[in-house]
Amino acid sequence: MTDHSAHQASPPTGQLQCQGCSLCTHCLPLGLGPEELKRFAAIIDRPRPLKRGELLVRQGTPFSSLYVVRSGSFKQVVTDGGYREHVTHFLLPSEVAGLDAVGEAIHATSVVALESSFVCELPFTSLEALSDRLPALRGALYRCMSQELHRDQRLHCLLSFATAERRMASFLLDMSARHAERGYSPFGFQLAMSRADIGSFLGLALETVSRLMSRFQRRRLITIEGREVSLLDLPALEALAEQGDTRR
Amino acid sequence: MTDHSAHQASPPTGQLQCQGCSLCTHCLPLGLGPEELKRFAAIIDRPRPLKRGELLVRQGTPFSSLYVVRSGSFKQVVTDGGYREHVTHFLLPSEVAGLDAVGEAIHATSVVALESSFVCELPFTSLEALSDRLPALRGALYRCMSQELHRDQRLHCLLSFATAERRMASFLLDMSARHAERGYSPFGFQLAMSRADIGSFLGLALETVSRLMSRFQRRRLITIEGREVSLLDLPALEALAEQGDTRR
DNA sequence: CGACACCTTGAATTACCTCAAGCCGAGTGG
DNA sequence: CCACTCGGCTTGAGGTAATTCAAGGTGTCG
Repeated sequence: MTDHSAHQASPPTGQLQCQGCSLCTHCLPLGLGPEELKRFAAIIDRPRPLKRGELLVRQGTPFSSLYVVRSGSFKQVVTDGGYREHVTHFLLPSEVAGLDAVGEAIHATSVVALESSFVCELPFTSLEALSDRLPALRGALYRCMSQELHRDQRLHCLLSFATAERRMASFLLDMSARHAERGYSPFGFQLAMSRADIGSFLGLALETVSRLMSRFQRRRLITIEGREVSLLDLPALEALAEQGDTRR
Repeated sequence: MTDHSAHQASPPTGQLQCQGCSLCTHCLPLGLGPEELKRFAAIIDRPRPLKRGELLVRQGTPFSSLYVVRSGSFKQVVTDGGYREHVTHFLLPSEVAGLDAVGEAIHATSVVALESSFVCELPFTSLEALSDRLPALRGALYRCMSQELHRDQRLHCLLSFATAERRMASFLLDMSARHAERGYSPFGFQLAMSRADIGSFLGLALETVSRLMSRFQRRRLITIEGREVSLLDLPALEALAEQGDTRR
């Protein structure tokens, strides 16, 4: 999914150039001037490639860095007290992993690559030192965190109010919008995650996810073939997502 | 609920003394030295009393301040696109309202008093200016935000994985723990919110909330009379909350 | 080729919802 | 003072959306 630059050569050791990065208009340092951007790029640590299934962050390990997804995608999972594993987020390029550990000593979630991916590592001490001198950067950091809070709140509404159909429609639209933000088509994309992951994220059984996909396809709202989705009728999906069949 | 200091005289105009406040060990400025605490107290703006039902923050209005609950309690609600109102959090003394708007221009949620309450207002510009000079304060702010992210994540797990019974048990235990943190009994407290509010928060119909309360009472796990709860069997509740009857 | 992970679809079950009725306490007004 | 309403709570009966259980299909990889 969204494999832009995934196949590019491993970036030069030492530094990444933010200027060259296709994500610069959406990434964390959004709003920095060219000179500031350069200083920001200078703190990026050893860019890391990860293969499908590899852990970027392991729950319970000490926090030291934030990570920006440069290419590929990730799922954020909590392994609940016992054994159950629960997906709390999916991360697309330019999104930031590790924010829930800022100000804490320990990561409360794991972050797992869903496909071959690259991340930019931002050591938090460097980031904080730099943001002392770049107010715009501090603002960007705050914004990232509060946006994540918003997202969680919308999710809370979705999970507690919405039928399975509505959850599914919202999920597809959310993915579509996030792809569109990054300059890709809102009408078609690859899902990097399994039906089980989607189910875990949306609070549905994986069978239900599968059935809903089929149902949507029968109604000509989407086509789906494996993990390749096309959204055929955005307005209808939006109608479903917004009021469609609210319970309660 | 938790009416400590609610009936005290309105604090002196101009400033609140954090030192005198019973919450100082849990509040945002946790970890500040006495001198730093004084500077922190100096930025607190016109302490506000609110009556039951009054809005502390209205969704859609510009962000300017954070608010710390000094006494009483609040619910945080999102009015969903259409008309439906959805409770996303309950706030107890020493907890901070408005964090989801830091770094944004506009509040995405409303905050409503559940009873007569007092808050300390922290103008964000002052807070930020001060935290430039007090690293401990900045850290505290980060910690608050990331803790809220954690809470949201636990909630996500609860809402998508748990049966109604488990949600209810978790809710009661969460309230109990938060009361205990503030020096009150973990075994008995007043619920300031209605059954409908609890249902909205937990993603259950209010009838279900009521039935569960009764069921728990029949099993001698709690007693409940109106909004006065006593937790009789914490271990059993914990068992329920942790694995009890997981679906999926 | 078999093993395995992933997905689809059907049938039966159930947890929770909706609808409905009734109770209680507080506030209001005749 | 009583009747009234109104909001909040409880409880029952019945319905249904989504689950669980189960079986079978497909693609990938060693």
